[in-house]
Amino acid sequence: MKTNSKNKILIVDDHLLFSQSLELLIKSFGDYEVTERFENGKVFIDYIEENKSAEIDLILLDVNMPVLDGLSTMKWLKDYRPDLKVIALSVNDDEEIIIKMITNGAKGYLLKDTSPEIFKEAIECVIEKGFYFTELVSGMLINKVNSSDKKINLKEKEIVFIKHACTEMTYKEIASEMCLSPKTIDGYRESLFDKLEIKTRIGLVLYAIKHKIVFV
Amino acid sequence: MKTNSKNKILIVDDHLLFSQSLELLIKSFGDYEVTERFENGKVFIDYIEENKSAEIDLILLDVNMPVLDGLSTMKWLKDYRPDLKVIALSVNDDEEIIIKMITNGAKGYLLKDTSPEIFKEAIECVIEKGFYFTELVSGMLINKVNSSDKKINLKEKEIVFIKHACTEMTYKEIASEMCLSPKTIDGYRESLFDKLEIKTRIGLVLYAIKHKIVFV
DNA sequence: ATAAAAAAGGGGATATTTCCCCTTGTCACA
DNA sequence: TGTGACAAGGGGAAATATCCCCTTTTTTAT
Repeated sequence: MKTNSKNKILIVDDHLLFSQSLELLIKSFGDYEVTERFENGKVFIDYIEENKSAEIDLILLDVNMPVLDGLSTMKWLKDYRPDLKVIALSVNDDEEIIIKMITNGAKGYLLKDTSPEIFKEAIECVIEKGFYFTELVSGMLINKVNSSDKKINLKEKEIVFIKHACTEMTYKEIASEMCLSPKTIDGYRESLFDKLEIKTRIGLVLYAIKHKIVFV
Repeated sequence: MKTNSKNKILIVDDHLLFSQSLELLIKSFGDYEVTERFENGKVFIDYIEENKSAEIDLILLDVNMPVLDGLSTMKWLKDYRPDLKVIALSVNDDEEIIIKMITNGAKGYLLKDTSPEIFKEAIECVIEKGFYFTELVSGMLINKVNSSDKKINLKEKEIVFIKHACTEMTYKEIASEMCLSPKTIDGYRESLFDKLEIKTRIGLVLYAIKHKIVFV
């Protein structure tokens, strides 16, 4: 017989301490084994591509990782391996990212302060029923479908501009930094003020920080 | 015999999944046992106060926790139980907080993405030699002693002004809000730009957020 | 194929921010 | 009793930011 009866779980998490100890916890549940661990989305995807027929019952995917983050990895899986089941793990309960992970195919979303009991339940549930959502997440999903989500989608150049606007540079300096005319920058600014319903550069800075476009 | 020979470790971390699995990892090292786990500084301190003679060889203290955070807990330990050895654990490498944890008595500071090997080494080192610092942390310490940390102390009115400056109000509006002449506000602004070594209101906003004068 | 957006840029005006140098009164303190 | 620090306020100018209305070119969608 080629395979044993234990469910095969993969962990993708850059926190080595966490992923290694999580493996021990999972092993202690009895019915599961951790067959591989990866420290970011990149090396995980490399593995998936080179082992197309590997048996995988569940993937535990950290959201915050260097190199290739959880969301990007999730998007890749959605395109190339929608058959794989993923539970997203994260320390934060940012609605934006939770919704995105789920709309990109995550079957569950757990905060890292989840109790081991709930964690075990979630693993069992996803492997058996195909999904597991906590009240927190369900609440968000309901919220989302009920709210006219005029979602702001910022283009790459706008993001770059915003990052620069969150410094002490003048618009003229930003323009030369981005190799654009000051007037173009002025256009970006006006369009953003409009989109984000703000009136000043200060408002833009506050928005950027609140929405984690820039970090302080 | 009342005690066994294993080193007794306490874990203080709100991420149950992390702390429970960390316990398994520590157990796997062989020479250690985790005698208690706490989900925040408050319940940890309650325990310490009620069990003054408990044998404790090492405390693993998470920095980011609800109710009572790692730094506050560290300060309490400094005052009441400086004999206890602590390794701070955190996901971020913010210099500010690292320095504060160490100046308040932490014997080590590990990022949560530390490898289990280094982690084991750190535990052994702190219990035996009394301290363990990674290169990252040593670098910061050296940095700190070499830089004259002129600490800024802000007056109440300045704080109020800063809070207002972190909104979309103009200085004129701020002045009327604070019942002061716009020229006085201009004076506050200039004096702050000077003190904080910034050149624009954007810089002031970034400073305010970084130093938690305003929250986003 | 063509109309509608979007991206890049411009003119010109007004409001706000930033800067430098100044006056007046108050309060501590040596 | 003077002196120096400091809070409050001012004049005036230059630099920036904000606003509104415009053209050209490229993309996108139907």
